[in-house]
Amino acid sequence: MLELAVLGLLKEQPLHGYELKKRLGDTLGFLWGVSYGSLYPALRRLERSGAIEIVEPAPATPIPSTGSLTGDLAAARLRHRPLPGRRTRKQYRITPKGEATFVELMVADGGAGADDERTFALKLAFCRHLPGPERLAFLERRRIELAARLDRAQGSAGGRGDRYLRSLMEHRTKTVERDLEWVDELITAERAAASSAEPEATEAGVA
Amino acid sequence: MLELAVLGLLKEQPLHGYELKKRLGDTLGFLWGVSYGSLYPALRRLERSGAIEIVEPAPATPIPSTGSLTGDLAAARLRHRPLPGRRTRKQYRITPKGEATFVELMVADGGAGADDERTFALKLAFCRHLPGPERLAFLERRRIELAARLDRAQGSAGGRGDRYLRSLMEHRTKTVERDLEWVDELITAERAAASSAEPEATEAGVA
DNA sequence: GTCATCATGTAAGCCGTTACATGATTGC
DNA sequence: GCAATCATGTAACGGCTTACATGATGAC
Repeated sequence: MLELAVLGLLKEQPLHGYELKKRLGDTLGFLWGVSYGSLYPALRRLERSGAIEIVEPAPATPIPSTGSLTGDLAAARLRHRPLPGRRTRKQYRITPKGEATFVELMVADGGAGADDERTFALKLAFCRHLPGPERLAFLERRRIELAARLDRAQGSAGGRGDRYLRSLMEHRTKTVERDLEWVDELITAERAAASSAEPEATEAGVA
Repeated sequence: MLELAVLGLLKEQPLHGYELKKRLGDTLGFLWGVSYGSLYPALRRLERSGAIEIVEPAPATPIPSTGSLTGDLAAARLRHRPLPGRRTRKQYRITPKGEATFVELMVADGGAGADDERTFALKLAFCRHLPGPERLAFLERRRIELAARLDRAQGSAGGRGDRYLRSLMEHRTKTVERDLEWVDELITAERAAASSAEPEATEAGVA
């Protein structure tokens, strides 16, 4: 999960851990607050597995642009430091392998119902990086999961329990219904977009 | 959390681990699936801390009723076994200390926003065991928490992010608004019940 | 006597947390 | 030089999961 978020953010531009944490709490903060204690180990894991790599601060050569405006600025601020001894910032960049890992994590089903709300929200926040058909499939999996949940909820809808429990169950059922409607809207929009655009235009149009 | 659920169920009647797990997945299943690997250690912890105790199957004396119909039945099924050697079922009962722990856990705030949805749902499912004023206070704390969350959500409502992220934020805001309305209804009902009944009638009316 | 189910438990691991320790840069 | 803040990391722990191991009971 954390790794998915990291890869998703690094897809947009190279970043170092501290900045990564800020973004996580900033743009995704309403659904996630990560701590350093999990972020840095996660970065190490990702680096060891080859999904991300450290951006060398261009030792002596002129300036090989990273293609990223803010990335270049950060590198410029960093450049005057001659010896990146031990404790300096480490800029990370996603590798091709990391791109593959990202898609894997996005598509991974995680078994039946194992996907919690947060996972779905996170995936949705990054699903623009998914090819059109996979994106649609992702939304449809969610639809199925929600429909199943609604079924179960309505099945056990009988007035069991006291009024608090009943109110809770009723409210949750309504919430699932609304989630389902929402996903349906997303799916409809997705289908409309898919049919109005050339198939290969989906990813290029965003990046 | 798990401990709260266990204590809440044991308040109604003595149960053994296996049965406890069934109930957890049965009446509370739509919000929780516990595994033995966490349930049994939790029972041990609760027993060691004195919050629950094992119901002895009445070694030789006639039959001291536990006051619980199903509890007595279970004890009767168990009675013909002469030597409760090592591997038999252990019926647990909540102690006065456990009752206190239960209220503590129910009232515990857990800091700012730390209360996740599940925790609230679980507490609500058991809040009938809370004295009236504490129950109202519990709902009002939830109200405040939701209002704060709504404020934050509306504050960062600007069109940041792509359309998926925006749709997600919008949907979450709506969900929080509905949760807030729901809690308001619960609070209203609570106040009405409190003013129409004698103060000391709240707990007795349910048990 | 053997199979299904009831029943209790342990071990390892996952995925996160908090608290702590430390180093580097910048502004004054 | 000193404080604020940027930046990276480790250690210990929390609470849960899965997988595994085992024992007891009842039905046939």
